[in-house]
Amino acid sequence: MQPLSESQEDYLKSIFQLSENSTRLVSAMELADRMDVKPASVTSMLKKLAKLSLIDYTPYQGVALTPSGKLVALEVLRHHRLIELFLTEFLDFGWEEVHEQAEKLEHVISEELEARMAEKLGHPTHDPHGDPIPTVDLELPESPLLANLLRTAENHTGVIKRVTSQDRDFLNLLNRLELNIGVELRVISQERGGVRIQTATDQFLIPVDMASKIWMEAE
Amino acid sequence: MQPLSESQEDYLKSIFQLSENSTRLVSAMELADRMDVKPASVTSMLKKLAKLSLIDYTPYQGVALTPSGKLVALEVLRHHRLIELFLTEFLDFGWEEVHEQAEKLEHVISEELEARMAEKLGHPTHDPHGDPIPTVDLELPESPLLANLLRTAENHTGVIKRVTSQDRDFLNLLNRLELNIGVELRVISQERGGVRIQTATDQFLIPVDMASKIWMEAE
DNA sequence: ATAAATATTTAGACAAGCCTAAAAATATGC
DNA sequence: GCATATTTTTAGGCTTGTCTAAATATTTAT
Ligand SMILES: [Mn+2]
Ligand SMILES: [Mn+2]
Ligand SMILES: [Mn+2]
Ligand SMILES: [Mn+2]
Repeated sequence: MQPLSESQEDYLKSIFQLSENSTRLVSAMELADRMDVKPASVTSMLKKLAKLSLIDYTPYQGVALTPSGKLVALEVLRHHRLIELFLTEFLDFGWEEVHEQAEKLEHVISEELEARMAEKLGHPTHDPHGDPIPTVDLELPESPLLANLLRTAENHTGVIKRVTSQDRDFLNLLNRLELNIGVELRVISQERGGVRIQTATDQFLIPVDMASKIWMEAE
Repeated sequence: MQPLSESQEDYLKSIFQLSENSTRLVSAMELADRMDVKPASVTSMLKKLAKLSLIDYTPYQGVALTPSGKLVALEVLRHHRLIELFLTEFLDFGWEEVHEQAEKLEHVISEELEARMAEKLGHPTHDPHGDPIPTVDLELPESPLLANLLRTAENHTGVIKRVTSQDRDFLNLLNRLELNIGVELRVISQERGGVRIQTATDQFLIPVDMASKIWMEAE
């Protein structure tokens, strides 16, 4: 199997992530949005990836990864998340800074460098955002079931386990609020405007669209 | 100034390195050889770089970097050498392994990552091969004058300061002979076939083409 | 069920960076 | 100094990944 281009790797990764929590096909529009290209460009790339047997592509219907396409996606994702964690652990970057850098590095690190980073990090299972890091055999590690902050019961106390956003501004905002992975909080009330929480030091009303990105260990 | 492509950066770096120890122009053939492309491809890239004022290009004569072209070359070289050193110092790679990886990483690290690596490494001046690392202001650091092993006087004792080759097999051979940067040796005799040397544990005759890559502090 | 809106594909174009083959310029050897 | 060899450039082509505009398919709403 010949090496794939960075662009091809990114398409496969996006397809994986867009279909990760469902069985449905991924549409051309979704991909165009996520990859920031025009739909016509998506169509032409999908044809190429289908010819390489990396995706199953039904025109006008959508696309799904084949097993080998999924392996490529998981490999890139492993690179991405190991790099993010390495940058935070060993080079003092914040979780809000690492995504962009990892987006480029993920395509150019050797398997040997991947292995050395994994080793130095102690073969970690989750990245700085709580995203699971695929294992060396390209399986997603078991993660405890998580519940969205929006669906966390009133009066329940729990710990932030994952934040599903790479937006710098949003993550920076969480930094200022001291709402990071591992932080304990109690849900005071679920309200129409969001979730009112109690942290060690403060009370906030987290707006719905912010809360929807925050995940707690399920009760 | 728009961002340059990886290929453009590599051309500028090669031009810099081919003219580093002389004032002469760099020829298209030299570049084609070093970049592993055909001469026709070089010509077309030289036209582009000239239009960007990164090189002075005289058709049929050769090429030289402009001041801004030189800055780009030094920036890439700084990335390359910091990465090589980082990989050896923090990820246990050997000096024979790092060039290839750095060749790709040099184009995708951010200025922030460059700065963090430099800091963790203590703002180093030389890479694992003894090559000088351009400073953050893109000047080559002062290096003590070096003398090639072929021109080191008989009976002189000195320390290996630089090895000007990135060839894996050659560097591996030096590993086995325990001829690394910092190793002390004494020149027993300069012979037609090479240089006979005495290390802490052994005597060797280093063949001419090997010796020509090894540099000692000048007497 | 049909019209309108939306999504997708096709067609044709373009920039980058490479190639081969041929033409032109330069360098070398006698 | 001239013929030959070498180097360099030009001309034309190819692939990758993108774009716009137009055609077509699908979905949605009445
Ligand atoms: Mn990427
Ligand atoms: Mn992440
Ligand atoms: Mn390079
Ligand atoms: Mn080096």
